Amino acid sequence: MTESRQDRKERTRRAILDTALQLLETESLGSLSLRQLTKAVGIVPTAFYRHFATLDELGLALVDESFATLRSMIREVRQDAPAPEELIDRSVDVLASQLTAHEAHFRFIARERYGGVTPVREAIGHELSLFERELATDLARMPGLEKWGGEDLRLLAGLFLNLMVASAAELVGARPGVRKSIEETLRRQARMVVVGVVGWQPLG
Amino acid sequence: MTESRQDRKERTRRAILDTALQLLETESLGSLSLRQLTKAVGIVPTAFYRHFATLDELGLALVDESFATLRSMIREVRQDAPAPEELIDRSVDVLASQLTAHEAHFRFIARERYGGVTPVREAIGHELSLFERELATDLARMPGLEKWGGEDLRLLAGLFLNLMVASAAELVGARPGVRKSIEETLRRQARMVVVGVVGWQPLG
DNA sequence: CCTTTCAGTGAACATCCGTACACTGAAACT
DNA sequence: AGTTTCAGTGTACGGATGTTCACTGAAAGG
Repeated sequence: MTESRQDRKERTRRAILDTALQLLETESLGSLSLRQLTKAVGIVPTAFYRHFATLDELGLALVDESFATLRSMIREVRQDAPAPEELIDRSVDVLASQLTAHEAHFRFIARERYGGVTPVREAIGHELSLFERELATDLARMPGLEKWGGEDLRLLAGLFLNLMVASAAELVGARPGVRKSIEETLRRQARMVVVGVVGWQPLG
Repeated sequence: MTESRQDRKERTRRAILDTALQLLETESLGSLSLRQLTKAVGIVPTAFYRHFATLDELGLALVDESFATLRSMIREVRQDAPAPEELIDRSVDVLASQLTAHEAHFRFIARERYGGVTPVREAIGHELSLFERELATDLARMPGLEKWGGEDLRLLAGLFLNLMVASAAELVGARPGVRKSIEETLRRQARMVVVGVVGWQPLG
């Protein structure tokens, strides 16, 4: 019934993270102020320091959280191991559903990836390159790619990752109505990467 | 010898734009303050209003300027009409040199494309979609693509544009030493888009 | 030559900012 | 039961913020 002290602390911490994500819908981390944030959370400004030493540290915590979402996404694709020919469709479906469920995380990554807060920008860059490597090892198991070198796999993973991040950023900013067409564009672009310009059948 | 009144005004306006671009190296538009900017320019805060009604308007002027740079870039590629097989290398060379000359413009586009200032973000999105269409009509003239439909051309243009913007953003944040390798990655990824995963020769 | 225009000035304002400090009160520990 | 820990409070500060207003002085125009 009663709430333990660390439970309560954790709850406040979550409230700070969630409120920040909510405020970052309309602004960027660099322009977020401590007072504005704590007022929205419902605590006094100084209480913030019980949880984070600085706003940058809050940003880094949000990076961790956001990439946890991203990783759970590929895990979901990986676990029901779709056949190669439906892998693209399956991946896009998962992306779309995860994006709806965790829109704020995707927006955060897109907005701060090249944003004005250096440590956060660098942390996102680092996480993305880890993610790219992870994706590359997944791709290495695909039929037809077994004898590709690490370098080539990295190129391809980068290509797909770029496509994914760009589309996610697009989806995040789009009205729900046009989402389907952005999804469709992503699907077809991914297929174009697979068969190449030279193998593409126009009027598809 | 003497300076006309509008010359002087134009000079101050340029100083504001240039100083803003310089300050935006370390922060984003949303966190740029009027007083900080005008102090760096060397004018009094209120003098800013003689040139722009608001900071957002300054941002929109920077969007215009930055895309003028981008357009001059494809114009440069277009005018010496390289052969199809060397088009990728030529384009990457131009991108690299333009990026060195106008680093601040590329950084601005990358940083504010999904940044926290709505009107600027939307203006960049609009300009990018115009740019994509422009690129698509260029591609339509390429051998092998003559009978592609507008939709397919748009897909391909989007693919290349994404690749270009992502690489530019990467290059802008990179130490000069690693630039060459980012360029090389871009070259090879662009080639991979052309021949496709299925046509790619690994160990290349 | 006299008047108008207008880019830039300088003071004043109310408001927000981050942070320091001493505090409270209840949970946790002994 | 008594003591310690510590998440959250409340006040107070010096400084930065955007915007207002009346101003200056030199270029432009008559």
